Amino acid sequence: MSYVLSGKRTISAPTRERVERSIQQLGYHPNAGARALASSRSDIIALMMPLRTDMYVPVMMEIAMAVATTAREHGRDVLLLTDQEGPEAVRRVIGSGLADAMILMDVELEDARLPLVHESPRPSVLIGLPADTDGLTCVDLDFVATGRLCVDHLAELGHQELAVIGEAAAVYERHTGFAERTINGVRERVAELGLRMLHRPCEGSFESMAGALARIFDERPGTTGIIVQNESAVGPLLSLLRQQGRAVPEDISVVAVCPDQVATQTSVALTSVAIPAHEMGRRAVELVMAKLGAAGAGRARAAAPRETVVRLLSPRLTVRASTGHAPRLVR
Amino acid sequence: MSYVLSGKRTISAPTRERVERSIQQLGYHPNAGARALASSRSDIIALMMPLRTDMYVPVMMEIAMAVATTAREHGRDVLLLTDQEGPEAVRRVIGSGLADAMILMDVELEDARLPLVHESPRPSVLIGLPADTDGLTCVDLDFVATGRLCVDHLAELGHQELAVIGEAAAVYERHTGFAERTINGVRERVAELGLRMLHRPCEGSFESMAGALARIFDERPGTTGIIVQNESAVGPLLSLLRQQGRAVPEDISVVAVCPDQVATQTSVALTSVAIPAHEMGRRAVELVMAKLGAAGAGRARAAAPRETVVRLLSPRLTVRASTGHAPRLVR
DNA sequence: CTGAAAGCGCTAACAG
DNA sequence: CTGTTAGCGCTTTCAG
Repeated sequence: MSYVLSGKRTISAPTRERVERSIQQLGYHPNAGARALASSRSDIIALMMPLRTDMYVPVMMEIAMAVATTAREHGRDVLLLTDQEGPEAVRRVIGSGLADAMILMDVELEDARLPLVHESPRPSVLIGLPADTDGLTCVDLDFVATGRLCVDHLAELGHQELAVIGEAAAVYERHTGFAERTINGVRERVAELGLRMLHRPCEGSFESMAGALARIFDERPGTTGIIVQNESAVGPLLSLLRQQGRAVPEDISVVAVCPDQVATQTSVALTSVAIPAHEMGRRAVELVMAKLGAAGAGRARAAAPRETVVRLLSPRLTVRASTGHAPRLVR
Repeated sequence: MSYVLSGKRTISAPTRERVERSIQQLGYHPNAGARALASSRSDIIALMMPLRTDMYVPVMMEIAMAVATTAREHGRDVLLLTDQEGPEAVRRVIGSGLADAMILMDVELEDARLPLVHESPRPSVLIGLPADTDGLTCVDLDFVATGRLCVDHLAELGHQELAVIGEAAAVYERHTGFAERTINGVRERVAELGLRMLHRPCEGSFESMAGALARIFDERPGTTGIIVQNESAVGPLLSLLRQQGRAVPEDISVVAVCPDQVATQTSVALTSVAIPAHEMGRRAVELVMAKLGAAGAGRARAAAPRETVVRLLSPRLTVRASTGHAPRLVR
């Protein structure tokens, strides 16, 4: 029991002073490896990010940063993993004791990492919702509520015919869940309010957006409200609408689901539902810490109680310049 | 010398088989802490990222991903640090033996972390160039050459009056170096070729861009070539030019310094010099590995030879749809 | 309240 | 080529 003992034992003032002076003088740094070996905790949290850099990059980045800073506030470090290594990375990192816990980003509905998470002796937290959340701890934005919220806002302004411009088709095929959930929320609320809607996936490119818009106004010329959930489509959308002589918000109202930074940097500041990336990262770490604490509390470190925790963050809509009253029906 | 011994010793077939079978059966995982303690290497590389999420986010992300995947290919893991902890993070991580080496991103001209890097007993690699590179190992895009390259391209097309739309003023004030270096390259080449140029910083917003453009065409109505170095300004720039009735590339040619993804997602595909984020990350790891190897080679692990290595990546310009011959002087 | 001692699971050096 | 052994620097338990 050499030194300061991290306050686990009561220490008298003189001893503590003596020790702390020596620490200063010798430039002492406790050795991480030795500490990990003796205590069987590394004080490291692994964060597994998607390698794919084609979607929501700023959001991913912000989550990672929030995880890193929050972890440090709790005295933990973060190990950065990518999914290129495959699901086995979970076993490698946990099995070797390199990390005490894991945070998984970009969780898919049937995620290949889930079996490993279930058999892992260490706590994990998912950012995103898989199909079956049983026994898991998850954080995510409540995308169903997000969809409903967007519809509510447009409905209050008198819009009756809506269109959703979603993520690229590939995103839906990958079953990432969040895209579908938003659409479901929109559908529900549209049905409840007796409105009409159309849904078109869209890549980030101008061509793709041009196509999507053409099909929308072709099938439903009366469309006056658009909900976009696709960061990179926002710029093209606004440019094209302007090019087509459709004024925002006089002719068309636009609600985006995107980070605030994107919403405020466009030509017309966008009414939007923010993606609370920072809070998602922070919450994930806090849930991890809670689970780590709980594990230690159990006398003989009983197997974790296999609790299911799903923390859905409530969406918040910020009204900016891109939404307004529906134009009067001229006819 | 219990097991497979990672091939440091020659092992006979039968023994190896026996051992490997046991490993499989028992689901054995070498303990990271113990290994680190015994070998005094953690096989972890620390990566320190800027917390600031206002600039070049996709580039930062891509670098981080490249570092993570390349590190894994070399059997190393990556510890994610942010600069919120301050420069002391370097000492903490290296001093405790948590990491064997460091990669620092977003290096400023007079970076506060440099003194700690110099006194650190472990190798570091910087991504970016500080003012004084003596004794350091750095990787970066050759921004001076980038500036020259942009000018060359426009000059070949007959453009005589150029304008550079740069990063936000704050970036220059922070002395990150790369912004200045690009401008220097542009200035040099403009002078050599007897052209004229203007330089205006610019935030990412429409308003800021509108202001910058107004001042440019006000002072130099004959400007026909624009060089943009500011990801988030690209969208606004193109929109505003179109709005003002200036056709790209017929009236105005635009060369961007930005990731390829940005260059290809705009309304007019941009002629651009790519920021080789992936390669920067990969090279950084390779330099780290080389230094780690070199350190081990020295008999008594002699203090590193304090070598200076500055690896500047050559810029490559891709011609796309945004540049063309300068319009004939009508007069 | 504080000293002493026993490992944690590995690597590296030493004998065979 | 292979078995044995001595620590690596901490945390934790056991005596005082």
